[in-house]
Amino acid sequence: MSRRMDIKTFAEAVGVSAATVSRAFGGAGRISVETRKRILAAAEQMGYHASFHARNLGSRRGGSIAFFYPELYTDEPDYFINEIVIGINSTLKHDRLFTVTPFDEDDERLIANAREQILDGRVSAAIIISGTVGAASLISLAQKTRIPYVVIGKSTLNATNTVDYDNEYGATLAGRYFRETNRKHPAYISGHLDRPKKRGFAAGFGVSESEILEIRGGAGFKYGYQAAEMIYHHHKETDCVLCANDIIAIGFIKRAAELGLKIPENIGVIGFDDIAIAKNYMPAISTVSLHLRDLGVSAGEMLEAQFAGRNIIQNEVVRCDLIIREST
Amino acid sequence: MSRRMDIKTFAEAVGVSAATVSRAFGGAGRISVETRKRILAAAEQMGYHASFHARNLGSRRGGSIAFFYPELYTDEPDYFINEIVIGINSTLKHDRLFTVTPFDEDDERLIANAREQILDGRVSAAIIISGTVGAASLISLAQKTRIPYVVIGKSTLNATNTVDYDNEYGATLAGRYFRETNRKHPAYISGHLDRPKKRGFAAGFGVSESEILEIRGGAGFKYGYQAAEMIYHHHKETDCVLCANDIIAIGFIKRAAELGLKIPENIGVIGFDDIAIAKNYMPAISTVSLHLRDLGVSAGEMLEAQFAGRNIIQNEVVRCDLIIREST
DNA sequence: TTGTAAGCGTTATCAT
DNA sequence: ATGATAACGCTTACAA
Repeated sequence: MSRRMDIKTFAEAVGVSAATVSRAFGGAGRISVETRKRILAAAEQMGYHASFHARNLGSRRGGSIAFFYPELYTDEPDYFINEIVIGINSTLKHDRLFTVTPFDEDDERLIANAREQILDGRVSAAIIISGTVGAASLISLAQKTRIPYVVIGKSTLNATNTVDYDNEYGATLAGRYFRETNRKHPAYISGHLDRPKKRGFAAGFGVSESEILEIRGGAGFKYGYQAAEMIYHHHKETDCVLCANDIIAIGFIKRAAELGLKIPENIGVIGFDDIAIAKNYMPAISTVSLHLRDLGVSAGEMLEAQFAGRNIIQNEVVRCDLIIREST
Repeated sequence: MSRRMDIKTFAEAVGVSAATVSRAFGGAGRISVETRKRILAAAEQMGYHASFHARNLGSRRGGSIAFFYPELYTDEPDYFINEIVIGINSTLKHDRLFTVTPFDEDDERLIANAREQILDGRVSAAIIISGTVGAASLISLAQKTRIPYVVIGKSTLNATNTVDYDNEYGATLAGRYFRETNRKHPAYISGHLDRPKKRGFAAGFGVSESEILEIRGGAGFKYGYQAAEMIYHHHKETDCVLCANDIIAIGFIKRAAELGLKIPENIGVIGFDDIAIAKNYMPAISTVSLHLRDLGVSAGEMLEAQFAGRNIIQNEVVRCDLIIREST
């Protein structure tokens, strides 16, 4: 196998022209059922495979679908993203190549690389997680180059084709629940980019934002640990906590338990996202479900709709629910 | 932006030939520092980007690095794979496109799609998780097409460039530990493709394989649940369990606790893989660490070595350790 | 229905 | 160091 067989020599071997071979593969051009069958069989038998790059270059389209997401955790799996990917994957037609590319806010090269993928024609459609500067840059690039795209989350760039989730409302549910179950001293452990959660939490609890104890965290178990220690040592009165995501909640619960705090008796905790582990944790974690997979599914469908020409300019908001389990 | 600018019109605008422009980008050809700088600046300013497909076609190389893995969980994140991906990603040079593609053993189309990616030249190097028929097919394809590749796991195809992990030894450690801590009635909850684990477990415990109660499971929390119920109802004497992966262990512990079994007092449980959640679970899960990230790192390095021409034909075995935490 | 020939946008070869 | 020009392997009018 010194060199790949090209269409010409293959066509010759079969006894047809290159054009006919091309037609046999592309569903388009008119060709007799019989010749097509003959060519396909011969290709199978002789091991002919059209070159991906040549095919794309010749047809001046093609290219894969990319999922761009901000790399928040550099050193840990991103469970949030994973759930969304599952949803997207289950929707997209499997004959399309699907790539997932992180863009790091702090790494110029990564974001440049993501942009380049669109600019050089390798990516012909995109799903983009919004909320960062990098994302904004990619969205406006997608608009400029006129490729089909859908944004997950809010977009300031008056993007069409948006699948959004309502963090603030979800947090309101959490706040309300804590108030109704007679908790008195709320705390909020923040992650990245989620001011709306705090706002909703305060509203639901019926207080102003400034009355909520906020502990700044970030993505990762360890921030939950730190928050638990902070509360144990300096904010004993705290009796309920909303965590910006389930991973933080797990870290919090774990450390709190080690310190002798009882969950949910002493402190009720609610997480965010409802990743797979949440309901399998001990205690099972109460959480605001963003229905991440549905989010992925919607995004995928919205993209397919654009491919199909039905370029309906719509924005969708996936509902979110409070799921009460054992940690509250 | 009706159409992308091509190299010819760009070259004209800058006042050089297309060939010179090409040289300015490719690090190769000899070109004066000055012209290169001028061209690069102009490209930046005019927004010229070479077409990915044309570039690859012209240079008769290119293509991305693919990570092929068997899709075991169709409906859940695969934590095992995620950890490996993190390792690979941290190693690979970021200017190479890295795609991750599942091939499903039960879905002809998915595996055909994976093969096609290699055959049509889109993928020019691969990292393949071994252990399934699909994997074997991909490995032999990689060999036939002579692309650089590395296999993670054991390969029957006398593959070179293998990064292996020693499941059997890890399980031996687990068996031995249970014996030394005076457990008497071992059970093994299997996942996929891991007969060696059972063998090692029996050896470590000092009994024959047939003396180990085996409960057939699979990937996913629910198999852990089912196993716990099975043991609770039909195998009361069981006092220690090795689970084929951490997810199963979590499911097992969760359900066992619900049934009133105390972990580790009544039953000691050891998981496999040491995924991120293992040490953050309550109780923290004792597990056989496969050092998944190191595995990914090694695989990435081995591939880079092949690119660099140092095609050292070597096989590596990443050590594995038993990590004792709270579930034993 | 099939063949001929002109692109597609690069890189590589060979001059200069 | 730079410019012409021929590949690269396919698709797609345009003819037949």
